[in-house]
Amino acid sequence: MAHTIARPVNQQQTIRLAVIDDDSGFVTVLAKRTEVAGWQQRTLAGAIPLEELVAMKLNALLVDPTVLGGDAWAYLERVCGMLPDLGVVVCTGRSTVAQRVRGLRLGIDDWITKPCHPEEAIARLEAVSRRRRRARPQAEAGPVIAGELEIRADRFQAYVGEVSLDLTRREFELLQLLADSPGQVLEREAIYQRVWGYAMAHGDRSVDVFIRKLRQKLEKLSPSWSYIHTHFGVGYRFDPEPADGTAVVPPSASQGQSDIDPTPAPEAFTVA
Amino acid sequence: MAHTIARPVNQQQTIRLAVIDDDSGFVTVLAKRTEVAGWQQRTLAGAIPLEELVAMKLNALLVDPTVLGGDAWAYLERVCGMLPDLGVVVCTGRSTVAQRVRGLRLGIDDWITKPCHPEEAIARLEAVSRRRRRARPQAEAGPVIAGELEIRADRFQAYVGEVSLDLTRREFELLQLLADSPGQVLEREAIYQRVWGYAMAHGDRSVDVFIRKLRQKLEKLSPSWSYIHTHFGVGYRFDPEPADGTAVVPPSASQGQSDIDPTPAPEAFTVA
DNA sequence: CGACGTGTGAAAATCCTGTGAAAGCAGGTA
DNA sequence: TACCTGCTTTCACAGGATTTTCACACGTCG
Repeated sequence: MAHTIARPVNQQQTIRLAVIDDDSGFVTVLAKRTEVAGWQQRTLAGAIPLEELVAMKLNALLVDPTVLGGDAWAYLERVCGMLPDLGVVVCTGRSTVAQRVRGLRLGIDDWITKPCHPEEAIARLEAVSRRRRRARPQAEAGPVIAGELEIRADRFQAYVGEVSLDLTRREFELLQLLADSPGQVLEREAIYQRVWGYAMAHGDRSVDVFIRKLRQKLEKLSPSWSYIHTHFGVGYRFDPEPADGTAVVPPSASQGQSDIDPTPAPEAFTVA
Repeated sequence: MAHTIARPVNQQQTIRLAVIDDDSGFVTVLAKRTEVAGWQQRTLAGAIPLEELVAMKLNALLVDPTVLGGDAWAYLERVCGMLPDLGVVVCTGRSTVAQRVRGLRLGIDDWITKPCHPEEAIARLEAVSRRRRRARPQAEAGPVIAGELEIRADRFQAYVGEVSLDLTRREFELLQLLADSPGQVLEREAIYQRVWGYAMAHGDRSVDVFIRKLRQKLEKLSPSWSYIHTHFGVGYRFDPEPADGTAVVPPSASQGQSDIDPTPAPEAFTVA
């Protein structure tokens, strides 16, 4: 055996990135690129409480320590200690070897020097979270709750109460993808691209078929809720709501999206 | 090192490093420093067969691609694909952003530019191979009990009552891995990667074969329990349950991070 | 009222796993 | 060295499970 196969399967899982930097130009360019790549990016103004960072379930953090102020290193050390799965990349202007070594020893994963090309920053963030992900294979991953539904990534399965939905792998991945961005309308092409891993051929109905299967299984075990909504001409939206149609925006709105509101989903398109 | 640095003691494991570079001065200095740090370093003259690299059980690899010749990148890609746990750092002279991005995308973990301070190279190598924080080895001296099964890591063997299952080394390692995360579905690739130590080639059925052997031996001595469950299209799950199908292990949340609160998954993570 | 996008059921094509057995290896023995 | 022995890897095939494809009914939109 040995050699053979160059497996292209770069399972590009969506990366959650937070950026702490005040160079708005850089941040903007970065945001544009990461969005294309399907990452979820968020910009932070400065140091925020550790609990909030934890709650964000990030994969990667890009930070310019000067924005953090004087105790930047103490802060970053705590971050690294607290979140062993988080890839931390420091991006800074001029720096000495000693500083860099100290930073890396603290737990920083990579250190880039400004000015730096956004593409390289992205590549390094990617590399860093690739490594982090491998280090701890899906350890945490608390179950996601949506309506009566409980999605457990560690079991590749969803449950209503104790009963399994008996999802196949594809069904599960689709559900997981949808449930990962509740309230967001995802286009078919995007869904296909992310679940199947390659571009959707024109006229392919696979997504529709799997949506149907999901709906059937959901309906069977949780008939009083509707989870997946169709947006004509666009795609689908995951939003658990009781049968009577009352939208239940869970109090989870607590800290999630403080800055930008989650796409107010043009109700004109909504199909009950 | 004379001036000791307050480093997080958590991962003081000795690192096995291989260096592929012809800058003898640099290599020598590096060797001196790593030796003080207690690393095991080995210098290679150039590309060597993948099998040999695998056999070295390295943690980190520092390489100057110019020493590898023309197909350096193809080689490194294969190395990274084969050994996902190996930290690979490229150290090269002048390079373009595009080159660096390409390298990082191939699987390289970090890229340093010469001339570089050895201390920084070491810090980066360390950062790149910093991962297994779990002191698994003999920490849990107590035998693991699962159903009628008793797994004794100290003997590399499992028993039902006083009778040994007569597991071979691989069989035992596989069983131990599975039993280490009861209730979790482990993918074949992950299993292979952790038991065999390198990436699974496409189409390799070794895992299946060993699962069968395990099942046979388990069935023979503990016929009234079923331990290993298949998840179609995914992998296997270890979950001891009596023949009648009653699950015994309550869905205890993963015990991994005690500190991380099972936060109700604040899902809305808006794309900025 | 069309044109087009979506829901549906079922057949067809694929892929996945269990299995038995042969071939390849490494280590010990005569 | 030649041989034996137990372990690991590789192969080929059968039976199922899953995924894809198709044709058609139905809804939505302009």
